[in-house]
Amino acid sequence: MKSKGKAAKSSRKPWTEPDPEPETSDTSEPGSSEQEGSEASVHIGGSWRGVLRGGDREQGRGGGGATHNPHRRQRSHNSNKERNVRRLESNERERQRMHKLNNAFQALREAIPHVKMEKKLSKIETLTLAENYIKSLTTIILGMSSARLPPGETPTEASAARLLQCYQQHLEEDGEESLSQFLTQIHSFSQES
DNA sequence: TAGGCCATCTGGTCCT
DNA sequence: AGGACCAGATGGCCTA
Repeated sequence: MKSKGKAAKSSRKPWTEPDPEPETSDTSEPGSSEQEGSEASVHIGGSWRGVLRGGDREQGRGGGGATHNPHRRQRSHNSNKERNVRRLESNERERQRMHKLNNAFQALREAIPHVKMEKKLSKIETLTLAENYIKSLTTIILGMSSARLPPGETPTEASAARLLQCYQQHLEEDGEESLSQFLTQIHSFSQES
C-alpha cells in the first residue's frame, strides 16, 4: 500500500454512516481491503466530517457547491449496505488511479536528470525539474536548428518545423496519445510564429 | 517538535 | 447510471 515501505497505515477510517441507523447489517467489513479497526464513525474534531464539508467548497471543477446547487444530482436511496459496497469500490478505483498517477511520476523522475540521485524527488520537485528540463532541451534544439538554416528560411519557421518532425518521429515510435496532444500544440505554435 | 510530503478516504461534479 | 476526475481533510512517517 504505502510505497514508502514504512509501517502499514492502520488508522484510516473506513467509510461509515455519519448517522448510524439501526439496520446496518454489515456483512462486508467496511475496511476490508486494507484497513482494519473500524472506529465508531467519522467523528473529527468535535464535528461530523460530512457536516464539516458541507458548503464551503464553491471553487473549481470537482470543487463542490454541494449545498445549494440546483443541478445537484438526486441521491439515490440505496440501502446502507449497498452504499458501503459502492463506497469501497470507489475507494479502490481511486487508489488505482492514484497508483497510476504515481507510476507516471516515477517514470518522469527517471526521465529527468537531477543531481541528488540518492534522494527521491518529491512530486513538486519532479514537475519543476521536468519543466526546466523541457525548456532547456527546447532552447538547445532551437539553437541547433537555427545554426544551420537553408538560405531564405526564417529561424522560427525552420526550427519549429524541425521540432515538429522530431516529435512526429517519437510519436511513430512510441505511439503515445499524450505525445500527439503535445504535437498539436507544437504545430499550432509553429503556425503562429 | 514542527513542517513537509505522502496515501487514503470522501463526496462533489463532469463525462461517456 | 456509473466511472473518472478533483480537491479538501486527515493522519502517519520522516527529517531538520
